[in-house]
Amino acid sequence: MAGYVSDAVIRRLPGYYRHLQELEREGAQQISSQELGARMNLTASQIRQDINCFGGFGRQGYGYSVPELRENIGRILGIDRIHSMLIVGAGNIGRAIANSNSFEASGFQTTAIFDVDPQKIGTRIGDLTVMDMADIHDYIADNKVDICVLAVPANIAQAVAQELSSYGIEAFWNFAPVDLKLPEGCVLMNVHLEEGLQVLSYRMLNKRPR
Amino acid sequence: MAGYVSDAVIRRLPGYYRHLQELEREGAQQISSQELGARMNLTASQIRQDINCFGGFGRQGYGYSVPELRENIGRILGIDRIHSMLIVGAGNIGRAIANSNSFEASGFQTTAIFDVDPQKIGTRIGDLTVMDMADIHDYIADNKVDICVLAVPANIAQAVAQELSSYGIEAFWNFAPVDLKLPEGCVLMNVHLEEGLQVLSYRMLNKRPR
DNA sequence: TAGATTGTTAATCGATTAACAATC
DNA sequence: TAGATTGTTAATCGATTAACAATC
Repeated sequence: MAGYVSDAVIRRLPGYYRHLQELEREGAQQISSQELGARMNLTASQIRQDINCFGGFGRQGYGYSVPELRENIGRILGIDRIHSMLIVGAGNIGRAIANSNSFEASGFQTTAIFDVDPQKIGTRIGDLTVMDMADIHDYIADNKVDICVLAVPANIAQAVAQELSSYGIEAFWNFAPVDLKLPEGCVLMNVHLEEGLQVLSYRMLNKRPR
Repeated sequence: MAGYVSDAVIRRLPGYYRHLQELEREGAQQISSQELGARMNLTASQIRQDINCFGGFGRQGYGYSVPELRENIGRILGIDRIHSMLIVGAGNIGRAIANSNSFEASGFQTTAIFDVDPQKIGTRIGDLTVMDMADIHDYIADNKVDICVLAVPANIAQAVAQELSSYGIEAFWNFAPVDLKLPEGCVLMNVHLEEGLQVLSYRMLNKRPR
């Protein structure tokens, strides 16, 4: 079934997943595109179109099975498995992610954290010890690493990404405010926090008077 | 000039701003839509369309003045002023933002941080002291607060947002994985970190083989 | 069966790209 | 002036919405 699916659709999948999870917790067995749309502020039509990019998960006259649809979307997203993450940079963001257990809870496990700062190397963050960036090549050679989290200063992010991809890393979760150039075959998700704040600032300035 | 401008355009503005800042640092005086496009992976046409939503900042035959365009976009975004931020929740994310100086550097100053946990209240984070959530109403009454950062658990985020908006807060930077319902006149920027990670997972699974 | 709701095609809407006249 | 590049209109492309036949 699923050929090419547009990015717009993919970016909505986690929202579906989250709402279906909530519904499941509430004990809902079944939901129609109508109801789900009302809940998520989407049209029923869009929901049916989105879901049908991946096949017919619904039943006419009934709607969708909540647990079944949740599971299917989870599988489509690839979050039905464990991903191991290595964090580069033990600054504010790196520490926050390492300490958080919400990613862990959804299968994204932080397995190591690296830094160049001798002051930080050897210190504990949760149940990890900050490792020396000089040892990262060996670490990657010896351990399964699915995703590298780039939590380093902007001016070195490109160089770090390049180094890591030369060690075979192919997925990056980038928090540095730069547009990385990565080799063919790599995948990237940017989290440009400052940019979100700037868009928020625009909205504050341009909201229509109530 | 600027009537309604689509969200797609607004979300590109911070990228323009960042690249123009870099160009300014590199000493560039002038840039054409062609060159900027090559740098940002956008078409020259799109850049000209975007910029012209806000008026003619360029000169035919020359291009755009780098400092002038940067300044104009900054003004459009409303980042030519100081915004004061209050953080609710002194967990991993709250602390990371409070400690970070990168937001500070671009005019988003954290002026207070609140929590309900007696263990956290009174502790220091950077040069702030964690305050008691019970005192937040008084604090907001006495101090200018432009933006509230919601760094609280998902299950209480809606209630906290509601409380804060009843105190007059109108802008929220939300890190909780929920879709907040806010009163008319409020503006919101979500940072759903887990969702980004899930999209990354999808991309890992579906990248075409090289 | 009748009612409900999907899957899917067609229509609409909006965003991006192309083209080119205006002009620095 | 000639060359370059914008501002802006028109064409294209893609995404969302509407409609409805299929079917549970």
